[in-house]
Amino acid sequence: MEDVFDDRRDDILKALVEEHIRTGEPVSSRAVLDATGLGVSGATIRNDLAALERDGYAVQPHTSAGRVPTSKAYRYYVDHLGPTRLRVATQNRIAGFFSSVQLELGRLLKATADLLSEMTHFPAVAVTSGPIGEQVRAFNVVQLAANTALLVVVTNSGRVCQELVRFQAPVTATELDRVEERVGQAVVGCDLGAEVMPTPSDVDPHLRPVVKEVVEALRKAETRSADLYVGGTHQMASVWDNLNTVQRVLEVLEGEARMLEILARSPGTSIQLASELGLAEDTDLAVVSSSVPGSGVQGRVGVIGPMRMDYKKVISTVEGVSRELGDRMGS
Amino acid sequence: MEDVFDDRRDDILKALVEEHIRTGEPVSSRAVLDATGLGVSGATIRNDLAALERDGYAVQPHTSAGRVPTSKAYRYYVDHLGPTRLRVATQNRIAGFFSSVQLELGRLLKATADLLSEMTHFPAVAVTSGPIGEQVRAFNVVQLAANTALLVVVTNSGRVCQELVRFQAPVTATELDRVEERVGQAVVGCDLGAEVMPTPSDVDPHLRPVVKEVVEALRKAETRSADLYVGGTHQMASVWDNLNTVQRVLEVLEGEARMLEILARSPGTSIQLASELGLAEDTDLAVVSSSVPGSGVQGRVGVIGPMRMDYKKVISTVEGVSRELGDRMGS
DNA sequence: CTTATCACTCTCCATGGTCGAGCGCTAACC
DNA sequence: GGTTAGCGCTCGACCATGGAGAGTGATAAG
Repeated sequence: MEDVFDDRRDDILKALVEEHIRTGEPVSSRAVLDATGLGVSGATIRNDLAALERDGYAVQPHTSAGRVPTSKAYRYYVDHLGPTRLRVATQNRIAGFFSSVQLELGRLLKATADLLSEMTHFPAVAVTSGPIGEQVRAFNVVQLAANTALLVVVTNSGRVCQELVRFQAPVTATELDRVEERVGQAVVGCDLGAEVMPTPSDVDPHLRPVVKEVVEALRKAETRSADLYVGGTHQMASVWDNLNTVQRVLEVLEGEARMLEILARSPGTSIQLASELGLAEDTDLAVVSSSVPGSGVQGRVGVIGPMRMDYKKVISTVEGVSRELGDRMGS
Repeated sequence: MEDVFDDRRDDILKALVEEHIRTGEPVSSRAVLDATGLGVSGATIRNDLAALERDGYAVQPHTSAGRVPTSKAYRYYVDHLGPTRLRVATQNRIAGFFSSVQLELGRLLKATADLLSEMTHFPAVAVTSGPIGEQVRAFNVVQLAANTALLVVVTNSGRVCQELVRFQAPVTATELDRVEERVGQAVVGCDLGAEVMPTPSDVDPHLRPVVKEVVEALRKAETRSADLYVGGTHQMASVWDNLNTVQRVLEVLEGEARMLEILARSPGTSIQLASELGLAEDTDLAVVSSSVPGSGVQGRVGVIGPMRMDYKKVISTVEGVSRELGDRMGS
């Protein structure tokens, strides 16, 4: 599967991708020549390009047009990117943002997505993921009506989970208070997602169903404990010139489950291309995301842009924002 | 300002708008003739159309093309719409949705926006607005770090407000508990937005600054207590055929403040056109929204679509969803 | 394996001509 | 006065044509 390249092939592939990123046009042998500074003739380049095409790294829109790199070429390119460095000015801007912003988790992540979007000019996302490693800090049951209540759980990272509980039979305020206290004792301080007391024995028998319903709701709240924040969607109109692609991107961003799955991948920084996300091969889309380091919440931030983006810049920005966000949340 | 029309002018204007809604093309005198069933000749229609153009109700893309209605024409048209009636099947679908859905306020509104979007095929929004008429049901201060805490307020309608508090000096857990209890006593059961106790006299003097900071945060939480939920943005790609318009719509949807302002208008149902929202006159955009009736939260739901939409259908759907949502929240 | 050369292919764009839709105008009509 | 019939005019949509330019692939020689 893995094709082996000599140095020149490698240079040419790199130039092909970079020129295409720069211009958006099919890349001619001449352009590759100028970009690489290779001391060979156009014909040689053309031979190599033809070989690359045979191997699936490039296509021609038509005979006698230049080459356009395929996803495979982009994949190779990003896999062989050198290390990236964040420009100091950019770094400062990010640090400035996080030192001045004063928001609770949800709004902080939304603001982070907005920042990332503004800096990269692509739509951006931020998520908190999974209940791993979080502890319950506060637990409340708030009665809304005779037979409905709202469960509110706050974790040590500042995440607030809500869940509606509907009781089979009406419950009085005092009864509910007792249930709240009893369940609260059991869960506050514990890990989120830990097994909650199986049998509440020391409670009025006729309140047992209520406790059970509350505990069930709590478990439900825990399982769906991942929030997605999206920012800068309006950037799309200048990023893609094609309504179909815009629609696909909007669908991805709106499909919360799908987006969370995309972002649930490996720790560290990852680059995923449309074809690797189960999208149509020809969808011009790449997701660059990075996990937020640090003790607390498992989170991830990223951007969603076209395949032809300035990866070095974007990667360093995403990682920079991610790092600073981690520092911020750790404090 | 208000032009006076005889019956025929009125019919023609109505036909002009409806034909344009139907086809999206400039409307010819012939098309008006067929649509109205008026027993007059084309020349007469043309005279009237020319008059309408003079009065600013229509424009020609070029000499010898049909007429396209202007915003002014649409405004006139929607102001003179007859009463709308919801189809029974649609009504049932809405009722079915609300009787089966089991979510807390935030997710309920998100789901409502999604429903509305799916039914109308336009992007949809739902908001809770202002603190008017809401009472505080629960009040919590959750410590996140030595000098930071999270304020969580739950209202009787099930809305959860959060606000981060950063203290000047570190605070111990027991101290914070006392502050929580003290402030809680003062605000639970009171109207949200009511003046909160000006001077806490019966509290340790060295805790006073902490109380003050908590109260300040509480007030801040109250003032920004309006949440915006958006659904079905991916519909945009099939609604508008123009990236610029899509971008403008995305900007409107993302500009939370702007969107809330748009939706903060008069009670009942309203239709607002781009030109009336401070957007470029030529932006093809209309917002149909309706306030959620009922005792509880002041809310509003709506859709954002092109000017040429089937207003009767959309209005009845928006109102239907709004009504059912009101019923649901009232219970 | 690399290079120079050349014919070939394909897109892009400007040109020009035809067609038809749909208007405005004018003069006649009720 | 409002309404009508008729006619000429205008303009965009569509299509075929052809030339220019870009860039390739192939071939044959170094």
